[in-house]
Amino acid sequence: MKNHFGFRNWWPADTNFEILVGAILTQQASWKSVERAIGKLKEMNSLDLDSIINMPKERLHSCIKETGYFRQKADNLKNICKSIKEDYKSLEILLALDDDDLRRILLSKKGIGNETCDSIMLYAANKEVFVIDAYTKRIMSRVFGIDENIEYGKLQMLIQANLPKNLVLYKDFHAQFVELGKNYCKKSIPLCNKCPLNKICGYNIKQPA
DNA sequence: ACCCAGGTGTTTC
DNA sequence: GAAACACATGGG
Repeated sequence: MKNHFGFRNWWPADTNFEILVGAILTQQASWKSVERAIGKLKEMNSLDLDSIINMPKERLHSCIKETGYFRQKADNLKNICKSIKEDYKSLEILLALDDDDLRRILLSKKGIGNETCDSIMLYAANKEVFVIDAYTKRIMSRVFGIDENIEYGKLQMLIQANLPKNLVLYKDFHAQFVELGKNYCKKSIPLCNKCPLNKICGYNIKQPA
């Protein structure tokens, strides 16, 4: 995949806070719309903890509307920012916690599920956790015959058990899955025969106990 | 008109 | 547990 798409290392963002906001906004939304929404926040110089906390809800709605579920996302974002501010003062202090504590705190917030949590851990906190998304599940299902309804944690363990534990590799590999999914493994279309993964179809994956 | 997008939380069997 | 549903907009 790297030969095909090139090295990705992905999640373009200027700050960790931008990654946090992007991770929430991109839920069930196209990245294009997320970029525009974040652009609007940047334009009004409001892409930071305090600005989101203090911004009138209607203003935040208008910024993130096109990413969908905008009322939920606005409420969740504000609550998450507020609790980070109250409990840790800054996002960086939260991100500096050890893996288990960080995961526990993130998952306890409404609006942060497995994928959002792991995206923040991998791309903002630089923790070695592999992010599972819909593309990953679909590709593992279509190419390797894994049950597409597999539990998040099970597929995560399966992949992590078969991949060298390396931060840069994890970041790049997740990005490769997304690129592959967008281009060759769409939902209602059979696996494209030009899919670069076809070359290694049948590769013997180690199953977890 | 229909399906989909870098999901999550709640309710119901 | 898992299945069904609400959440909402924009692009193909």
